Amino acid sequence: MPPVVRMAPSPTGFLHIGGVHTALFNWLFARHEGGEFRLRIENTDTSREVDEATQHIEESLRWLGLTWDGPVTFQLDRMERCEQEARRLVDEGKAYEDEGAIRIRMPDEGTTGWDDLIRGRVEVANETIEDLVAIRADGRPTYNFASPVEDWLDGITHVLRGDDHISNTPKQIRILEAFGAPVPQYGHLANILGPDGKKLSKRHGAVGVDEFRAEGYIPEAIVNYLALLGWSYDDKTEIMTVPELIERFTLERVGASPAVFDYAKLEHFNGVHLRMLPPDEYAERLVTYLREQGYDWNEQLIRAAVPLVQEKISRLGEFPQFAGFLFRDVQPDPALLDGGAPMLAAAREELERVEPFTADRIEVALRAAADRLGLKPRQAFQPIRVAVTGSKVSPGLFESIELLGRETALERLNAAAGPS
RNA sequence: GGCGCAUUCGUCUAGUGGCCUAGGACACCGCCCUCUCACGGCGGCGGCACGGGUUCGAAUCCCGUAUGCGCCUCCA
Repeated sequence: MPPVVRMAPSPTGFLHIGGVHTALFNWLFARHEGGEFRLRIENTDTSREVDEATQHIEESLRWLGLTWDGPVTFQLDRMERCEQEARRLVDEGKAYEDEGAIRIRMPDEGTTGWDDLIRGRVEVANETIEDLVAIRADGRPTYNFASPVEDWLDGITHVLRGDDHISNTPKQIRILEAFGAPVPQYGHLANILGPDGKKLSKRHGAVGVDEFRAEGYIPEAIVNYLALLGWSYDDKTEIMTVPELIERFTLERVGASPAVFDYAKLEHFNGVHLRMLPPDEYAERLVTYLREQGYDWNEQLIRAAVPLVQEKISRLGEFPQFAGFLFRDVQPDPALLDGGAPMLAAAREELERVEPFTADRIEVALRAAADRLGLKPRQAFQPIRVAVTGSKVSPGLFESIELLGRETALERLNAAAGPS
């Protein structure tokens, strides 16, 4: 029987990277097993802007490629059903009214346990579990009641969630048993921590999917990196495509200890996946990204710049800084041009007559000029780079000059040499 | 405080009693490549939390201690 799993976020706002991690493990499991991955919004707290947040969450999941099966369901829509079920338990003597609320009776002796998919056997003494409120005095179900009711209604077979839910599990198992409903298998994933060992949060830096997107991370890299937090394929393989992850993901290889989120490693993965993209696909992503970020730069030029940057940057967000000189004027720091005047003059002469104006011809011409001046390439090209790109760091010089065009390149060389 | 979970290089991890003089990756350092940056290549630094057992043999099994985290809400 194919498994049915779910992601059940509460619509408080943006999608947290920790939530993505949990969602991803559910999704990979479902896809690997040929099962279903459901999206359920736990919106019992009606006071917040549920609609907007829900759309936001859906949008983030879609962007990441974590597609869900069937319609999105809402806890709110099941309030009545929850109350009905609670009443039924009252009638059966398994629950009772208490100051307007309904409480479920929990056994006082013995233990409640389950074989955790990730941690093995977990047992909890029943005396430590108190009768829990199922329906609040105002009629709304509590999370610990609504959640198992919905798991039951949705036919959830495997519950993979954060380990902060471990102490909820015995309660939920008892509720399901009271209904006579099937009890799903539970697996508790370790949380993702910040560098200080505390649960990853805002103060550690970016945590929202939006933020990673805005910085120019791509879904493939985020998914690949996150998959490796608490799961591994073997002792060597790290870089994997989504299809490979789906094929290889198994619960047996999921670990139980918490992992610290390492931004540096994510960035490395992002660079690798960016370099793996076919150039035209890279161009699509880059153009889309720059549009999202509000740049109105010429699309043809952006596409033409792809070969110059794909090997060089590890986040799309580096593009404006790295290749912005192609789209806007530059203001070189005069100090960086110091001593470069002879080479600048020589470069100007060469670039005036190079034909055709292509990177390889430009390179030949400039190297010859450097040679005549007795300059090493390193010394010769740096002032030109600064004059033309405005920076000490840039894409390949000759390719950059070609893209810039003869006219602009000469203007910049003139401007750099001019005043002095 | 009670209950629960966790514990291999700075970080992510491989490892399920001998294959481990503990492997890989990121980060860091050095060298090479090189028009800068990056990529790539080579090398280096660096770890089984501690203490008891069990065993011919333990990173691997058991017990204890320590540390960290989580829950103990009519929050989710």
